[in-house]
Amino acid sequence: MATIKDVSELAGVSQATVSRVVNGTTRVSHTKKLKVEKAIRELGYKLSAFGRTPSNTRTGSIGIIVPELGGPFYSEILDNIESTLSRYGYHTVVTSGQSSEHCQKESIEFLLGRRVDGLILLTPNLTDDYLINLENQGVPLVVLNRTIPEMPRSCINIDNELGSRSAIQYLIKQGHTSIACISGPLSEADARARLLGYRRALEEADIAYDEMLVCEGGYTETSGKTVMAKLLRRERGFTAVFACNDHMAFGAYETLREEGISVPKDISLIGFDNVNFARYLTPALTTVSFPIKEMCMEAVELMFQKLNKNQTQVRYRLLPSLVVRDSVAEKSLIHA
Amino acid sequence: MATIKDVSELAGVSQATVSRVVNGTTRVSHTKKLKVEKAIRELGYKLSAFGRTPSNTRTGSIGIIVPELGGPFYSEILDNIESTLSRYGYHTVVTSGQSSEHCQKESIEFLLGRRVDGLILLTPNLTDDYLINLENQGVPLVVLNRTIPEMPRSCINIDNELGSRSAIQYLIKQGHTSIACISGPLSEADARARLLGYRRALEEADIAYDEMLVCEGGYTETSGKTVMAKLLRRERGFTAVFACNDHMAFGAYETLREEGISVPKDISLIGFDNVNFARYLTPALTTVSFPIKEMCMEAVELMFQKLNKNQTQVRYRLLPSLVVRDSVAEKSLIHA
DNA sequence: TTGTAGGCGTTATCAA
DNA sequence: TTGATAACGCCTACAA
Repeated sequence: MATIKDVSELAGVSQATVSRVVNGTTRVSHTKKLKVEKAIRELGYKLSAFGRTPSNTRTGSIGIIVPELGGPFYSEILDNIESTLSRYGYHTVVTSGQSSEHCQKESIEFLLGRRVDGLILLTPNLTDDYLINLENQGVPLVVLNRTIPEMPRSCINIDNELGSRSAIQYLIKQGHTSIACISGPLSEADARARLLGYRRALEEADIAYDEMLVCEGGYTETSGKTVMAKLLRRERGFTAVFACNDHMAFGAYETLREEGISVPKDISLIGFDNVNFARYLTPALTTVSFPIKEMCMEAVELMFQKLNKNQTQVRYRLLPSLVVRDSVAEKSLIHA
Repeated sequence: MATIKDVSELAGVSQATVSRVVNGTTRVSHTKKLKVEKAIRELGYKLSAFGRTPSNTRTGSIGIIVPELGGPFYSEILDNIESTLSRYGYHTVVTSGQSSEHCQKESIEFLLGRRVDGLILLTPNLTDDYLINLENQGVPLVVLNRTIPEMPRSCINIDNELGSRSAIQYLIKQGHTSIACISGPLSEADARARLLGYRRALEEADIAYDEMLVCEGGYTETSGKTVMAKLLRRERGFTAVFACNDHMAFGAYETLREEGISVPKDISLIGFDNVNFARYLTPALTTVSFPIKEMCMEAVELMFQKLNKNQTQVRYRLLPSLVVRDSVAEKSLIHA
């Protein structure tokens, strides 16, 4: 790669002059400017970020870490954040945390070493302490999808409990009383919150909690598939299933189809997240809408607030809402 | 952010010693090592990538640019490349090209300025010349999903023509003779190749090409939806539709459903790419499988070949294959 | 084993 | 308008 020195030598001017042409900071004589531009073209010179960088100089880039690059949920988040940031002239650098604590830490160090101005983090596998520590070191941080009591002005989350509670309330209103639950990995706070919402809704309706109806999955399609099969084998006669995210709902749906069980005629199915393809399922999946767009907008807003110290209003807690489609039926219509 | 200088001062040693501890290059006395490690912990010091000498110019990171971060196709590619690279200890830096030439150029410059060791490019909006130029400047390049004659050892592509030809051949074998086509944006080479495959298959079967049956989309769901509606309004009485990617097939499917047209009973539908959710459609989508996994493996392989000058075998042209599911019916079964 | 000095690719500053 | 110089955070010869 050509450097500013190469350009200056070819153009017969000083490096400072080249820098001035590139950045357009000061006036440069027309002749030298042309020479420099010609040299730049010939060498294919590109400005490197690895020059003098006083620590207070902005790079105009924000790092994002997600647990995984694949799957509709995170890719939609990435897409939203990236397009919002780019509208403000910011670059987005995406890195995968590979659903492991080790990788998420490494990704953070990597991005910080590359001088991103701030970090937007979807890192469920990192400890609170690690993130608190990071923030104390002065890194502008926005933490998504979790709530850390010590950093209330840096976390944006949805009310997971409310979301799943409203899902279960809806099922109950449709007459269901025996409702199975495919939970997310309970090592993650949002999975626990979603399970809690399930329990609360049952409590409110005076339905006893039956642990045989609950089974832990891993938020993936495959886990949804196997857990659904497991629940079926327990033969508890449930009429509805709440999958704690849409991925697992897809997996559950597949098992049900393979078993010849019709949704929603035999068993009702409800998901969480309202991923893009939920509506393409037949029957279209009833689910809880995760306000991805809003969350991403707030995240960017919050990041700019931290970067520029302006005092905009940020909503730290967003509300999910039920999306009624066709995968839930009234219990009375189910042929026992 | 703490620097190596801060650490050295707190530990009471030279910067060189800190560097030695961090990188483990030379032996350091146990006492000083402990002091340095303590200082690093206290300051939360993280190595910055800024400040590298030419000898140590490798950063262990590869940049990837995709047209967009959302959607199942590119996110699956990102996921595959990232996990392969990470297995080799490499970091992956992802950036969006936002489906625009300007942004894709900017992304390249951004990543190059950040010293990635190489670039894996999915940049359909960049000109051949730009990429040729880039490679001539010594940037290790792997170009995916296009074929540039001047750089045969840098491009990995699938045989798009073969893929769509086999899709159409299959439709013809099922008795269809009037087949509509929702093409991709014809400004992109792969879209043109897929359309060409459609034409070739018709030719081979002595079916006249009818331009009223072909309509250009934008590879998105929305475009698939509107183009499907447009084709329907033309009333050419086709019995099958070939959507040049699955996204558009999903959109087309939605229009058909809304119009009360049953797939495949009234109209057969076939896609291209075999995106993850294709099998969840009801009827499950018959489509052409894009060998994403293989392509990503070959891409990483090729990148390492360029980086380390080893002589592994790379397949530059991969073959798509038909995946028969339930969205295509024999024409004889269609009630006219 | 340790420290000093020089270099990397830039830009801000100051002098000409 | 232009150029020399110092600074940034790091690494590596070289010297002690």
